Amino acid sequence: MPKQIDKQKKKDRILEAAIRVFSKNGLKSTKIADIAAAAEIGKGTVYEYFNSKDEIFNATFFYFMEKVADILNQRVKQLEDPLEKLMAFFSTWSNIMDTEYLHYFEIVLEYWAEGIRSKEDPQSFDLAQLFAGYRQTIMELLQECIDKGEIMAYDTNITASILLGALDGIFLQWITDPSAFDLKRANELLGKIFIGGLKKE
Amino acid sequence: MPKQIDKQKKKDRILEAAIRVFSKNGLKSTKIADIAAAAEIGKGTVYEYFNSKDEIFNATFFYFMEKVADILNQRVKQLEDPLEKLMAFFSTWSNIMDTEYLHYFEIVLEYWAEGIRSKEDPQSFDLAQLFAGYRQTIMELLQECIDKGEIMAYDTNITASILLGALDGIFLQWITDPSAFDLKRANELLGKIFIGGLKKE
Amino acid sequence: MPKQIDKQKKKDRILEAAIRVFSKNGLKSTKIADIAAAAEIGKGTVYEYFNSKDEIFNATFFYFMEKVADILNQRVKQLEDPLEKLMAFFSTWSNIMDTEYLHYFEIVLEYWAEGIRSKEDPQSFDLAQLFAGYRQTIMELLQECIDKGEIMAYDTNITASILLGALDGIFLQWITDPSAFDLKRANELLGKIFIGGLKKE
Amino acid sequence: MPKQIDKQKKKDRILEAAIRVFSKNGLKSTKIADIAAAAEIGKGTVYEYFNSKDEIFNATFFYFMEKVADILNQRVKQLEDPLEKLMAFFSTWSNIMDTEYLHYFEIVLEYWAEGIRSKEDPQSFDLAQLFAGYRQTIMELLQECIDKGEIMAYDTNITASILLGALDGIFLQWITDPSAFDLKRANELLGKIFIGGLKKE
DNA sequence: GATGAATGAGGGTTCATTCAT
DNA sequence: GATGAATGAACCCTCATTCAT
Repeated sequence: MPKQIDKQKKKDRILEAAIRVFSKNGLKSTKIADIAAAAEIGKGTVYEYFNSKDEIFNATFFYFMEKVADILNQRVKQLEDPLEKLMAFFSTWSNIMDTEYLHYFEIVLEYWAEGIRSKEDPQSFDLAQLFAGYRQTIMELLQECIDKGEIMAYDTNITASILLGALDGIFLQWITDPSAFDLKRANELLGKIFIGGLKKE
Repeated sequence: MPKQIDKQKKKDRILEAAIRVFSKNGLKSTKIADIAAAAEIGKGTVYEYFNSKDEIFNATFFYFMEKVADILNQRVKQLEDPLEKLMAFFSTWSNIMDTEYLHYFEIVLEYWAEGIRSKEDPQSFDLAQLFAGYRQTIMELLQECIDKGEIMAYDTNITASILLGALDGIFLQWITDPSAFDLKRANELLGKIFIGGLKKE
Repeated sequence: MPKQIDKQKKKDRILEAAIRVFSKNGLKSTKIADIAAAAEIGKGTVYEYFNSKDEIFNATFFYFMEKVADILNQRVKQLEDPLEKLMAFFSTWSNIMDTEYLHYFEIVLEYWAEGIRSKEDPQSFDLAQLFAGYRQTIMELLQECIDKGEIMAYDTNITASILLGALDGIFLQWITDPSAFDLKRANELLGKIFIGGLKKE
Repeated sequence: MPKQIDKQKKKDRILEAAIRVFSKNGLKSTKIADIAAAAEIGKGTVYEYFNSKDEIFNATFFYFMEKVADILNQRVKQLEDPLEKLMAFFSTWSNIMDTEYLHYFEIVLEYWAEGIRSKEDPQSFDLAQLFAGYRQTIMELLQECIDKGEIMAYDTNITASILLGALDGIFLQWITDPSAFDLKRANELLGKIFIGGLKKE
């Protein structure tokens, strides 16, 4: 009777340790030994659960994005009105920042940079598809609003791109210097101005 | 001082080569040998002009940003009306994409990622300050518009953050998949909706 | 002592699995995990029966050589005439190739190489002694033939060395490319030419 | 003006060091650091001349075989009579053993073992082709002897295989225990018996 | 006894940096 | 000043071996 281990749980534990270390030191400077130490396991054990450093890096991305998607879905599903949903999408974004995950976001740029470089690599996460998914969600909400006659009928794909881009861009800017402006207020104002600009007069 | 000028020229040549190689392969995968080869000089010669790989990376950032700032200033200075200037700021951004520098932008994220990580490192470029500079420019334009009574008097710092963030975010999103949407149209619509939302009714 | 017998059976099972895997992948590339998998037991169980990978490798050698010796002895013992015995020694060698053991022979070189390197290591198999044994057997047969006046009285040690060497060498050459020549015919012709050369005119 | 280096000479120097170390410790136990130390250069320098440990191992094989072929050709070319050439082929083999290269032969088995395993690997040396070349040379000599009516017209391919196999096999046997028999005398007797067996009565 | 999860020493390889020419 | 050969620190990954269950 060998030791019984919840492989998935341990994998997640390693991933959480990896996210922590990647956030702090970046992809390049992070050593497998660091991740192992953070997960309080031996260096070799990491390789029982992952095949390479790159695989770990990619896995942290998915692990992290899933957490974010869960939070977003949970909030948005509770609402009925598409415009409210849209607004919730904005506000939840900044709410996530208040959680324990805040400092994990410091690796997002690294994902992004890596993702752009390895567009063709099927092994790596597909940033294009990730954005496309978010755009799709936003587009559908926009279309509902348009159908209800609540906002102007601009090209929903472009409009969604702008909204998503703004959310990301503001956040990234804020991360470089959290004291520069208040993120929550920025996102609220973004909603106000943007929805204001979209609304029919 | 002709020697001095020659030195600077060669330094720039190395930087341009470095930007090219960094854009293509990323910071981690770029070897000093690659930069030397791209600059058509010997590997050792690189070290006559720079002290380390990191120093080169930082230098490319400043070199690149200066080019961008030059183009932006040139366009904006030609205009008088603050609202027009604001719009020009938007459109020029996408115009830069049409230049030869387009594919250089693929390292911007690498700068960003590196910059976030090394906030305290005085050696590296100060992203926070860079954004602060842009925000300042935009804030001043916004204030002028407000003073003229053309737009609503929202907090100019927050508003500038949103504008700058949107520009960056839309661009970064577009870079992951240029076929997803038309960047120029997105920036134009951003201006339309945003300025529309800012304008007094 | 039924336990004892079971232990031996399991040990043999591991050895047969090990021979199979060593033959296929070589000493270096063979992992303990591979042997365990081939023997359909757990990795740790291997260590219940052997102390180290090297011990397994050495044991396979003896296990294998015993099988070969059994076959050789069985054949040779049935005959009376020393010259016939000598010929049988030749032909049996190639007959073994027709058995299931054929592809196991691909590790013989590995044994050989390892054996040469670890001449002094008392732990490892003693190739010198193995050859000496075979030489002794052949020498005795040769001496009988000489005594009977059937062949010339050359130095029996040297002659035995030549015969044994020829058998091995032809086989090894054949193993590198079984399509190069017919092993059975080569061994038959070896007997014909060699015995022909030994016979008194 | 950079350092001027005879790359080929240095490559050969590394190869000679590698042969020395491989001979002593075998493929597996030899560390790149050992080769570097034996060549009196830094570990990294080895990689300026070779891409991997395997490449070095393969290269030593070719380097070594070329040396052997040179010596063989030199001797055989001086003679006219095919039967004498054949005999020279035998004796030269053992003469090579008297040279400084003797102990290098201890890796030959390793080559052999590796070569059998990697039959399909186009990167590695083709043992089958090596043997085929030697067989071809011997076959031609045999055919000349047959044409001259000096020996019996046995299948020359098989006969050549036997001769080559015998040479190799005797040598390998001897290497495991040089005190077991006198290699030179064995080879001479091989010639005597074998040619005796081939000769027409 | 059987197992396989955990381990860490060990070694191949990379590449920024140095320095003799 | 320019060069590129030389270097070795650093790090990823492998896998024989251990040991708790």
